[in-house]
Amino acid sequence: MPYRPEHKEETRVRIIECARRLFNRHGFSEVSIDQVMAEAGLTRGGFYNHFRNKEELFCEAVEFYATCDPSARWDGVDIDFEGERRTFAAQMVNAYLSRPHLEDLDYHCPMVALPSDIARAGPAMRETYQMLLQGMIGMFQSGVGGDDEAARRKAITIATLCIGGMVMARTVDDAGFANEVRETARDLALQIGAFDDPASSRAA
Amino acid sequence: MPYRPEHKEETRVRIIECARRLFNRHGFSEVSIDQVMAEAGLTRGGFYNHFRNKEELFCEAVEFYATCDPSARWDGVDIDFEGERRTFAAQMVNAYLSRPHLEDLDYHCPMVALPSDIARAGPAMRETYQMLLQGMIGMFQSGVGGDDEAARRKAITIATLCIGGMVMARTVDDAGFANEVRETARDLALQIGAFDDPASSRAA
DNA sequence: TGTACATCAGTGAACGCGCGTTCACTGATGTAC
DNA sequence: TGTACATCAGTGAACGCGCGTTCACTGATGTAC
Repeated sequence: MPYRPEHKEETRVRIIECARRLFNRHGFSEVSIDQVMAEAGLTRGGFYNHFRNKEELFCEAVEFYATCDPSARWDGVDIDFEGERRTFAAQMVNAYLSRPHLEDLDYHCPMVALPSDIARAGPAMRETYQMLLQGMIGMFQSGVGGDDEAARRKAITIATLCIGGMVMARTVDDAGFANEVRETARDLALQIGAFDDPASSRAA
Repeated sequence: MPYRPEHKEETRVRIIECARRLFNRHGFSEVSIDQVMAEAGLTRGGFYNHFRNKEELFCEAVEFYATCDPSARWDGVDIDFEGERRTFAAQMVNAYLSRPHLEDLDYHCPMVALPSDIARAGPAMRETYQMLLQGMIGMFQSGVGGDDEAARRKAITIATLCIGGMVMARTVDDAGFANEVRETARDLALQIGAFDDPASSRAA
């Protein structure tokens, strides 16, 4: 048996991580398999030992984002993973709509970095994306508290403000305008979640 | 003088309109100059009589969207262009977050169809986009009424919900989920605008 | 411990193809006479 | 009214290039003896 059993899997993961970063920054069509493999310290030929085609890699790359250690993302943002759900959800809103997240092109959430690329991708990608999105909404809902319709609507609204605010802010050159959009979205998302004031539960 | 003076301009506009539709549906990188020219009933060689390069065409195409007759867009949506500003803004929210707009891939707002393509484009594109976005926010602000900070924040929030809701809905395969997101965003946007109830002006 | 071997992760040349762009040309057009 | 002409919008072959993908191979590796 040549190579350790884990060897191939480690290479595969390294390729996916490189692909994730390059796709995030430049988009699906703009990144070539050659570039990804070179970034991973490999040559193009080996690619098809690991993946059926480029789209499969794209799918794996987006899926991989969810498995990344979130404490490593958005450098400088404090998140207390041990805190209660409400606190955690509030911190996630703050982190998502933070300036570090806006500026860290390598670690943008895929929904922010790749919305139109994902919309044009195949069914496998759409399914992965939908899973990510439902996970995000579920997390906000557990932060809002409650499993009724109203809580779900609040969670959806918070997710919409997070994604919409970041998508808009990222596309704009004027840093002041970008901050205005980002902070407006953040403030309303926090207000709707009533994360600041546990007693209140109006809005949305 | 060969050809009528308007002849070239008409051809140029025809190319831009074809490009706008193809880009909207498939994205910047996925559409070739050959395809655009063929769609306009021309051959590739003539392209550079009209545009410096592909990116200039992309820019013109996005800009062109703003000049399209909005009453022709989102077929089946009623908009009263003669109504007062508040009514108009409310109708725009309804139209933007409507099912016809979600399903009409040819006439998606570019912010919905091309967010990541625009984010990766050059400065000229970013400027055009920013103009579109400020126009949208300004329209909502005049609908909300008031030129103070609070009115602007409301308008930004409404735009964020419009764009975020549509970007999310478009990326998802499950039609029920897409509608849930779209309608949740729409209801809150209308509520924040207080378009339903002119007396009220809370929220946001 | 040392060696011969089977495995298969990784190599790199090659494939056909379509891309953005250039350019010498062609031929439909409105004008001048 | 008819014809010769200058213009320039549009043509299509050609350019170099990089793409996704294939495939015969190579050589580093862990194992068997």
